[in-house]
Amino acid sequence: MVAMKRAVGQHHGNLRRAIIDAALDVIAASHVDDVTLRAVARRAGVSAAAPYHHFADKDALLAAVALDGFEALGKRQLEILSGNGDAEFKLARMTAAYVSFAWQHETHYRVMFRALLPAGGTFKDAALEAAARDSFERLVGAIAAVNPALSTDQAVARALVAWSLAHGAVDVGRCGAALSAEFDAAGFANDVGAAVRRLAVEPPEDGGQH
Amino acid sequence: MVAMKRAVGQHHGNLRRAIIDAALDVIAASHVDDVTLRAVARRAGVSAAAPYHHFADKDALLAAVALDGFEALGKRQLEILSGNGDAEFKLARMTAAYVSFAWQHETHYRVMFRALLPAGGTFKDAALEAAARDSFERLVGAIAAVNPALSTDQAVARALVAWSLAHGAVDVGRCGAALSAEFDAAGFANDVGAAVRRLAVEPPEDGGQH
DNA sequence: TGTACATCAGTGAACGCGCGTTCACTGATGTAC
DNA sequence: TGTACATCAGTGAACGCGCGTTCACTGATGTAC
Repeated sequence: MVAMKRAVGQHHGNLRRAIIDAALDVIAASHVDDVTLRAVARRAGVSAAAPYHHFADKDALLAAVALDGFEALGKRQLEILSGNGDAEFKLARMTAAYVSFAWQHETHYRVMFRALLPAGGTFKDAALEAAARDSFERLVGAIAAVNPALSTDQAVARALVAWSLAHGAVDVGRCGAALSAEFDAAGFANDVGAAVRRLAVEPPEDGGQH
Repeated sequence: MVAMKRAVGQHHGNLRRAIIDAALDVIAASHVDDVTLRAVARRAGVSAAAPYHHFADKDALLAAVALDGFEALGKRQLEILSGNGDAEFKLARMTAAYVSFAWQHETHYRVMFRALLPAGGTFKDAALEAAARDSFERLVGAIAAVNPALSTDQAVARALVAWSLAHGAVDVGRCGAALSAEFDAAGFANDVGAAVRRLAVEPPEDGGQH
């Protein structure tokens, strides 16, 4: 898919995209820290300097990779939301889609979170922040659809908890698999989905909409 | 606390411990990847080669740091479990202790998980694995105490979900703070605790103890 | 259609850097007699 | 108590490495006339 042959000096069709794809390849086979600009360039079959014509620096490349991930996840969410089924079914599918995305593209998922949470604690990439926010808003919407009695604040609060659950399940699932040979990943994913459902369904203490 | 003066060539009192403390200092001010052996040695006021008299290599040092974290967390858990209060109160305190440990010593916490989840997917350090397992078992016990109708398998399954929740809350809390200025960290932590409580309390579908 | 030229998207060599680790060493400490 | 000696826990210099990034360059492409 990557590293197509090319006469020296010839222009590349769409190197920007090819570099992101190469980064995904490198990432798929790596621990997060092993993702280096040079490894990505190597994988794309291009010199180490070439990426600088498309990205300001390594962080910008990783931000683009992260954005790519949020877009893929967002697309998946939109498919589910615009598909068939009632609100509870859609929430279940969204939860499952999130966890399985993170499990299947683990390093990519970690890059997404790392780009989202730089050292300072504030975002630097507006597009990335917007994509993350959109994704979160869709979760809030899915929960509100399941439980219309919730105020917006309540739906947001529950979405934060649901997000924590799904996010934490990525690492815990890996730990579970390592800690115990008979760890049941599918059962665990199911438990997570059920917990999110219960969380959403629970009536508000004050009846909501104050 | 670290880097005490010493005549050249003189023996250090307990450099092993001093190096771990220096690592914690470096870690407290760092992103996870910035933790280097050399920085730790520098911080301990010792040559870059000195740690090799106490740790096989960098990974072994980080494993020791991770173990230190699990032991601190375990001590906290035992204090709570042996203290006053009913089972629900103790579970609430354990959840709060976990989340606040992770928030207050964030990089340390990340080192713990990183050491626990090496690239391969299987643990390499037996002491570390044992400490992590003990910590998890205490959570299982706390949940079983809250809800005696649960079978062991059911308590384990719920503990995994509760662990995911607390673990995920670390990153999500940081994201929430970054995404929204009026993010209420204390309220969020409270929501997480309440969710864990509800998770534990929920009666088993089949009445448990089959 | 042909030619001149600006622009674009690559190359490859080089930079300085900090890293993990090794090594021969040295001085302080503990022990045997 | 003194002396000889093995061991221990440091030092500092050096190693090779791969990294991110810069730079002058070059050949292909697109455009004006």
